[in-house]
Amino acid sequence: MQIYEELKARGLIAQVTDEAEIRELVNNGKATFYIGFDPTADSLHVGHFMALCLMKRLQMAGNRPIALIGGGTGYIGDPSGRTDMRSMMTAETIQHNCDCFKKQMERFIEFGEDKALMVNNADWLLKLNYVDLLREVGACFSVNNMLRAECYKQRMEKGLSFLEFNYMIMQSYDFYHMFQTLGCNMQFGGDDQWSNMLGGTELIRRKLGKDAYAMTITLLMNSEGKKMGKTASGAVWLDPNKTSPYDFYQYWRNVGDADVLKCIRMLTFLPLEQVDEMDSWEGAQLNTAKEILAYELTKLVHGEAEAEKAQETARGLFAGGGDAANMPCTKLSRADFEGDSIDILTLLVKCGLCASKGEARRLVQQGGVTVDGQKVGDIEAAWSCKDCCGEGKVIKKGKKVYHKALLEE
RNA sequence: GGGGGAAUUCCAGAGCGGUCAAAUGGGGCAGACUGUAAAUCUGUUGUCACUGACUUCGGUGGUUCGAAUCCACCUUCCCCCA
Repeated sequence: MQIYEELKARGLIAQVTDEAEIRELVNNGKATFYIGFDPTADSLHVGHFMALCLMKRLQMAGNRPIALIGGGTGYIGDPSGRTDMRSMMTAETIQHNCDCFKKQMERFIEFGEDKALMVNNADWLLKLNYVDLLREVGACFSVNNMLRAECYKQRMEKGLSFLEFNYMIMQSYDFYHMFQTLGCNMQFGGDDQWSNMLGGTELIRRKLGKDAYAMTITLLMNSEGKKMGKTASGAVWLDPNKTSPYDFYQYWRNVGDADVLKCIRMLTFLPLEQVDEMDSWEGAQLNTAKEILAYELTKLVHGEAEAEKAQETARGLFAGGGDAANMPCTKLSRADFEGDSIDILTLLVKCGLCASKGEARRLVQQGGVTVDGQKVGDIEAAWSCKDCCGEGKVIKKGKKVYHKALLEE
């Protein structure tokens, strides 16, 4: 099966400008394509991960990837799919984020001569002169068309500033620029980027009279139509300091039944035949599929050793008995103890399991806390220093959150 | 440039000068049921020394015994006209 067909079978392709032409280019390794990453945070997240995987797949098929970091577009902010304006980032923040991105990407994609390229659009965008730019490309954009673009729809109701309105022009300019300087003939991106990407192909056609192509990746949605890779407390990050490998593993281990296969297909590199076999699984058997998904992804992002650890920890905790060595752990100090003891409420707050004592109190009263396998229902419960030494205390909050508190002397 | 309206807790959105830590919905958290799933039902959801006290309703002042509620100014946003 060729690469284009595989991408299609995995459900990764959402929209394309010219299917026949793109298939031809991609399958024969003739595409030089770029994907843009906006440095809005200091770590990549799951959405970026899909894009990185796509780059990798295409690179393996002989195509040349360009990772474009939006150091320049970061000054403007993409309004697509947002209901409010982004807060403006300072130059330092943008630079810091770009650096972080670069480091993380290097783990997935091979950069170098005749391999993947990494460029930053700050290098050309920041040099642009307003009037020159208007004269150069301004005539190629129809405001009428832009206003119709899907990416501005939501914002048309709430209000869209001129600043953000220009995002599409900047992105189009990137494509135009790289088409000429790097021979970049294709752009990939999230499906929410479709109109921005069309802006680019359109600009190239008008200015240069040549064809360039665009293809979008299906956004990973769960069965409820929400973007995946988000939790209540924010995105699922690839940076182990922001989302630990264990939490990362657990996120995928807990996806809904309806979403497992889709995730495996889209995110992992498991051969399609193997995935197709899993298609017939149902009921509790899907738990195995979830384990595979979680393991595979953790392995891709954090490496095999971390994946093993996360899996063992999870199995140990949930199947009972097993070792608790790798669960998240908070180290206590003598100062945390009042006299010789620490009470349950303080302990929960110290471990970050509860935001306040009030919350901890409720949790305990509602029977949501277990320590060392014993349910704790008394808010007065307390332990001494000695209790917390050695193996420490294993606290279980609710059904799934395990945490260890340890006093080291 | 002119006119009008809005800002409330994680979000949306009620809120009569005292009975307002503030309706309702969503989300979150927990309990029951389960398969570490979904659905459902129940409880809970400002902080603390939790029968009590304290700090909140864009900001700053003011009126009042008493202000989320009234007044002034400021800030931000939206709408209409140009």
